[in-house]
Parts: sequence; C-alpha cells; structure tokens
Amino acid sequence: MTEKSPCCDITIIHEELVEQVRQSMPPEEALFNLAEFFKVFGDTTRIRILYALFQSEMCVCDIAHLLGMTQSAISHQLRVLKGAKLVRNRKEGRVVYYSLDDDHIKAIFDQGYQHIQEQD
Amino acid sequence: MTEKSPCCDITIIHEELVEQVRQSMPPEEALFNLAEFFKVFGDTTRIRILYALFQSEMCVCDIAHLLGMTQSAISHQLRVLKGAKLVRNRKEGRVVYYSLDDDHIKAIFDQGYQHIQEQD
DNA sequence: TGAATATATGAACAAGTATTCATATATAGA
DNA sequence: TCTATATATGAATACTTGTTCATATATTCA
Repeated sequence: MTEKSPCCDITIIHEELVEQVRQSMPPEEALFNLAEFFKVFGDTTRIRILYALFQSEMCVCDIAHLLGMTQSAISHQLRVLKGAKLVRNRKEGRVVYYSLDDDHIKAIFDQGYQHIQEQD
Repeated sequence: MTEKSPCCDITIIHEELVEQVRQSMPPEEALFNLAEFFKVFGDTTRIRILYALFQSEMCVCDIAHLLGMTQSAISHQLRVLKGAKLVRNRKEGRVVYYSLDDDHIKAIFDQGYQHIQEQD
C-alpha cells in the first residue's frame, strides 16, 4: 500500500490509494454546487437573517431594523438567500415578507453549532 | 401585531415583533463563529479535500496529485481546515498524513447535498 | 394622476481570500 | 555533514464579495 517513490514534482507517493480515492469522488459539478451552497452560510449577516426568520416571517424593513443595517444591504442579502432557495417571499401591498424555504437549515445550523461547542 | 407606521428611515413596521425576535437572537459572537465555521466549507478546494479524506487519510502530495493542484495550494488549505479543527495530522518521517477530525462533517455535507438535490 | 414609501438593483469601493512563487524548515539517507 | 525531498509559509497578485450610494420600480392613498 505504501510504495514510496519520488514525489510532488513528478511522481506520487501512494499511487494506488490516489487512484482509488479519485474514483470515489463525486462529480466536480456536485462539489462545486455544494461549496456554493455553504458559501451562503459563510456570512454573519446572512446567518443573522436566517436566525431571525427561524422565529417568524419578517419584512425587509423589520430585518433591517433588527440587525441595525440599511434596507439596501438586507435586500441584497435576501436576494442571495432566495437565489440559494433558502428563503421565499410573499408580497402584501408594498411590503414583502420573507420566510424560510428549507427544512435542512436548522439541522445544518445545529450541526455547525455542535462542532463549535466541542472546542475548548 | 401588524401596526403599520412610517418605515425604514426612521420608524419600524412591526415594532413588537422585531423586539421579540431580537430577544431570541443568539449572542453576536456565536453567530459570528458559526459564519466563520461555514465559510470553511464554502470553497471547492476545501470541499474536495474533505471528500477525499472521507475515504482515507492522505499525505499532502497525494491530495495535491488527486486534485491536480500544487503542493503549496493544498498545504495552505489544509492549514485552514486544521485551524477550523476539521482535520488533524500525523507525521511519519517527512510525510504528513491528514485525516478528518470531526464527526459532523459528513452529516453537514449530507444535509447540504439533500438541499441541493431537492431543487429542479 | 401625483405624492409617499417599501423594496430592488446597478455601479463603485473596500475588504477579504485563493493561488502562485520563492523560499524556509525538517527529516531521511548516503 | 551534505543532498534530496516532503511540507510549511510569507509576500504578491488576481479575484471575489459585502456594503454603500444613488436611483429605479411598484404599490397605496389622496
């Protein structure tokens, strides 16, 4: 298993292993999409918006006030969240209400939270 | 519940609701840490590394070859993953073997995957 | 129709980040 | 000790991205 040979610039250390792992890798596109998906969670503003929406649907103004940010900033981020199919909206006159559109969000958050708390 | 009043520049639409949600929000630091945690998953290279390590521990060279990237690029990313406590390493001579250091990773990935596949 | 306002959006800017390149460190073997 | 090599790392660069600012759109109400 561990056939050592010149490495890094030309050859491989564990050639069989690499080939074996290569074949078990999901398609590039799937991994790319997965990274794009998690990228959406990788921003404090968006995390805060999602946590707010755990409690209740809210309009853009409400969220902006809650987070102490401009309406524009929130609107831009809601666009990202909607693009990722994490929130949906509902229009009532001039007011647009946003709410969660995914059952996995809470589960994903909880997993992340657990990881963080397991560290000293 | 829906007391409408001038909005956005000065006042709030649903003042009670906002106050209520505000009190249920986790502390800022926790949300920040959570975003930082997910940020680590938000990169294709790191996702690919983690998927590779699902199969087996691997040395830096192996990973670089597997992904068709330079040793330096992989090393930099492994540093990020280690900083997030997602991988650990073990040294054997000159060779450093990396492996997963977290049980939640697979669960988190699966949740993300499910979300993505539920979209047409 | 005209004024007020809730939201959306394009462009610009600043801040963050992934990769590359050059090089340093550390270990094995001669 | 000297060479080879596996990995780490700092600096520079190119690219991405979050926010702001100005403005457009859409809807309500007079």
